[in-house]
Amino acid sequence: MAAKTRAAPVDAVGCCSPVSAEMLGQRDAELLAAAFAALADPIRLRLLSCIASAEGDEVCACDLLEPSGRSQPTVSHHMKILVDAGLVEREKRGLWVWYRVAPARLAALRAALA
Amino acid sequence: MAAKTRAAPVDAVGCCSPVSAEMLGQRDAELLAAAFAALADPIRLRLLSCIASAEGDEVCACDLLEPSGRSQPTVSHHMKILVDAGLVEREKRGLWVWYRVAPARLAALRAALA
DNA sequence: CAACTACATCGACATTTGTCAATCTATACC
DNA sequence: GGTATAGATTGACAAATGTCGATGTAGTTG
Repeated sequence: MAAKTRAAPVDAVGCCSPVSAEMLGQRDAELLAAAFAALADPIRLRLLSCIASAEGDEVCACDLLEPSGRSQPTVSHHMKILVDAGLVEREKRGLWVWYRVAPARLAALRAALA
Repeated sequence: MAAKTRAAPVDAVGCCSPVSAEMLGQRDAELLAAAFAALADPIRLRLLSCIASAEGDEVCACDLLEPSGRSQPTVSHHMKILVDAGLVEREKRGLWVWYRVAPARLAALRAALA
């Protein structure tokens, strides 16, 4: 700690108040960052909003293609990212795949922004 | 809208319930995504947490170097991203730069996750 | 079993991102 | 003015990301 250079000759207002010991841990920061990264894409946000506002609280994957304006592989890729981030739940029923938002995960992210 | 293929011959459970008309707009999605992208990096999250937990609610840039473990240009780069995203406010006082979190912006992001 | 359908995975590519060394700019001290 | 310091900007580069066409896989229908 004391290794701080502090060579500044300026006595104006003074800098470098002791930095708080409370900082997000490395591991926690990585987990949080991964979650926010999943939200850091306009397409994924629109997909998420599409699911969140669906009646019955779930949406079939096929219904996500047209509104997103992206190819099927691209949408599948984005959905995988959302699912891996824990923001969306995936359930295969017969030939189709249905998605639901995971409210607990969203709440956790909200809490992290407090 | 009616252009939906709907060629599925399967009568099982039926897919493709009408997708809700309420979806995040393109422009809004881009703005939100940009904000989340600013949070999608462990270093930036730690910098933010460092500032948020500082006594006096502000931190000098020089105090962010050591805890972040990154070079001065890199920290400057990350802080610019946080400032541009509106998450942090920047104020130059004399030779130093002080940062404060912008609570309103954080609250707006929290609201977007509701 | 054969044909079909919904979705996932792969391969390739252009774009974006995080990083640092070197340099520049602005402010403060003498 | 000359020198020193805090922070920003530039240039370069490796790594990660978004995208699509082609192909693979699991389930359904006949």
